[in-house]
Amino acid sequence: MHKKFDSKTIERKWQEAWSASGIYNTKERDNNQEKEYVLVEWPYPSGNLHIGHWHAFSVPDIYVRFNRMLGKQVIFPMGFDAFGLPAENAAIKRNINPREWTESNIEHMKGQLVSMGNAFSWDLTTSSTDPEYYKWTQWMFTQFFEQGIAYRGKGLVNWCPGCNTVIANEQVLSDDTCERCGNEVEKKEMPQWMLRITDYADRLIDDLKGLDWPEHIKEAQRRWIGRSQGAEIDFELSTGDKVTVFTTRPDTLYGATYVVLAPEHPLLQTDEVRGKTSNLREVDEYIENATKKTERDRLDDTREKTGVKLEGITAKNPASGENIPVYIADYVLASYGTGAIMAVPAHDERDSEFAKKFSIPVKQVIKPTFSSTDAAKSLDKLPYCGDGVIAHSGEFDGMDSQEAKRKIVEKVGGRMTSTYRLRDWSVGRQRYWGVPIPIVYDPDGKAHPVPKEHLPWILPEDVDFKPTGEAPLAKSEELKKRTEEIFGVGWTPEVETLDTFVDSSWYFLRYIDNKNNDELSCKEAQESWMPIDIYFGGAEHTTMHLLYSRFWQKALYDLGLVTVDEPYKKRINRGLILGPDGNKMSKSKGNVIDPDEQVERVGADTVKMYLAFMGPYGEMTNYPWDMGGIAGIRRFLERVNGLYEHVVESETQEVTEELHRLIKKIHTDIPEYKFNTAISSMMSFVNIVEKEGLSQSSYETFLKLLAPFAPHLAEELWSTLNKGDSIHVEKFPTYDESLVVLKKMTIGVQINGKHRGEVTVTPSTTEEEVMKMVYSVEVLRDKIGSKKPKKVIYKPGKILNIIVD
RNA sequence: GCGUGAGUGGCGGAAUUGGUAGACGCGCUUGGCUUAGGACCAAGUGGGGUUAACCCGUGGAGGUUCGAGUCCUCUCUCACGCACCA
Repeated sequence: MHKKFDSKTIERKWQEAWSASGIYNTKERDNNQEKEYVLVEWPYPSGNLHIGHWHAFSVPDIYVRFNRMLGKQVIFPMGFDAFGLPAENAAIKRNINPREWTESNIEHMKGQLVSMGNAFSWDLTTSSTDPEYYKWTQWMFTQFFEQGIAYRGKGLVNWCPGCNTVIANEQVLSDDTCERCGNEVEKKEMPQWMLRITDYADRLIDDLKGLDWPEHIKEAQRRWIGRSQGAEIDFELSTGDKVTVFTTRPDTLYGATYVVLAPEHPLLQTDEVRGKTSNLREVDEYIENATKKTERDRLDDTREKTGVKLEGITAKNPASGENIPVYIADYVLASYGTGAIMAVPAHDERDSEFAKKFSIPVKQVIKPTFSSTDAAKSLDKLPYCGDGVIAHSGEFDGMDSQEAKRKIVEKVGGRMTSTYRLRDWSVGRQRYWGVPIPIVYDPDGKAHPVPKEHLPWILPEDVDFKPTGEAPLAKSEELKKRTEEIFGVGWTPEVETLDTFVDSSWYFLRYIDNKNNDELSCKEAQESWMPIDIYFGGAEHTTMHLLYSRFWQKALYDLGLVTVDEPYKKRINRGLILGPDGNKMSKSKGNVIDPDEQVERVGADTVKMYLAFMGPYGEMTNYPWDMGGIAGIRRFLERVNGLYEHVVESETQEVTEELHRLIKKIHTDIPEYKFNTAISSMMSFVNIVEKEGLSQSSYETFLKLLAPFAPHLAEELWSTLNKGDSIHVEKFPTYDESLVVLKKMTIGVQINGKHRGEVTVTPSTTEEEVMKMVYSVEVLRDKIGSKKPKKVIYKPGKILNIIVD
């Protein structure tokens, strides 16, 4: 009977040893070695690690350890995204300071992270709440302010009544609820600190091309940014005013039979327009109703189109010269394009629907070009929204619609332009536990950045941070006093804090130079480590963190502060771990798996390998936790623990070859994040050698293969061999291709494409020899019959297919 | 509606990229064993079938091919993202 696999004892023992020797700390960058920057999303210190953190951190650790053993310099930093609402809410509940709550959580979670046994680069850690960290968050904000990238904007903002703060567009879900708390978001008119992410819209789309990201993430970002290429065209109103519309189809301009303004359009508030409008009351009523409606109601697509005509006012179609009616309707959005459209009912679904309801003339100006097959049946079916040939459009008749776009815009003096769905990023928060916006106002109310020598602009402590809707920092006497002392009497501080997505937009730059007092991250460090080679994370960040941080990096790049303009070369999104019942884990469902309990029961190596074994990492599938499944992994490790009992004097050639095939398999699987198949190959190998026996050197090789997957057990077994150093600084085994190639294989024999038997061959067996073997098998011979086969297909090592009549 | 991805045993998933479908693990069945455990060992486990032959089988229907889970066409279902964006 072999030694017991006491995971608890050996895991604690080796975690202490690794920490004491600092083997995972970062070495000076050596340019002779390939570098690899592996990033996982830094956790929010909520108090306890959950199983999702294990999935997020311990599975990538396999990748990290493997690449280190290959001889690459790999950094794998970990830190804390520690500002944010939960701390504030917890602190309110317990009547303590969010700082205390956060710090004690970090302390506890660091311990839990150590219990994973991951090869984290702990010397590169940081936390967003560390003043030495947020000093730089603030400094960058002041730089952006001076460049006009950060600005004080006005307008409609998303107000979350649950969080008592403004939130950004990206943080509002498609059902109009808050990403954080689920409350329905309201629209509010309020001045807001904004970041000009829209200036980067084109680059954020175009640079996706060069990124090795899953297509669905890139596509989601493209659609979120929502670039439409088209033109702005001016329409003159009978009042003499000018309305600029945006259209992607200027080729249909001759078919524009009316103009629509959004209810919020500023022209509707001008004296000229109001004076000439004969049904002003009706119009005002409509505007009032529309602005009262929630966004959700307005966008409900089952709703019928509504609108009202501006009686007494017409617009002149700049192409045809016709006078056409002007409507206001809420199917036109004030926030998109110019807030006004030219309506072409013949070639647009929505305009068609509206025109039908209000009996507006429809004028077809595009004739579809048909292939012979789909015939004339839909020739006159309108609206037709595709491209085609221009008609009823004066000199443009007969022209292809693509060509006509440019020409028509030119004729009417319009401008080719793009418009975007993306809005500027609203970053001011009326909450306490965040980075104070480093802005002060002079007695005239003008904003000034806090100069570098006063950074970090410390978050005051004398604050009652219970949410009232007013920014808590407004209540800080200390902050007021500080501002007046430094800047003069009458100066006042900004009292909002920054969105925590700002903190996480640059943490990867700080990791690599986390002790620098003079710069956010020096160029040498960046040249050594950036860009991030692989970023593992969750699906929820696609149009938030992943978009914001790309923007932030580009803005820094333009200021000459960073060396690359895209932070993440490759991105892998993992799936979700569900409860044993197949539902999302939640306290109310009582299906939460506590990782600490699992580690206590079966050990960290087992939990890690189980998570890696569930399926390919990077498929966004959700996996239910399976108690039996994790027991299977534990069983496997028990057998590995006793594997030395199967060491024999000399192993068979087959075992040697199997080992080399296993080595090759792991070399190909890990770089593709297919940890599941790498593990199953190790299991198959153990199944074989438990029967056949393996040599001492193969045993040692196997332990090295195991090391990235089960670091504690591998280290423990290695230590019994008295080799001196840690197994984790060993070189990863390499394979001999000549041993990998199968010397003998069983191939299928098909007759007329149907499987009829097998023969065992070598790669060099000739067709003649194979046929001889087939004929020597009675059943096969009978099946083929006496006639000569019509045709024989033989792919050496793969298949034999005999075609007979 | 638009976009992206995916459909393989009771379950998680494999499949040398066009060549014996179901590796590995879970679960289950039978037998053994006893440190009675979320244990271990052995054999079996896609469905049908007279248990032999054979037939059927990768959401469905066609097609290409000596050969299709894999390629093509149509179609259905599910997940995620966007959604009156002009």
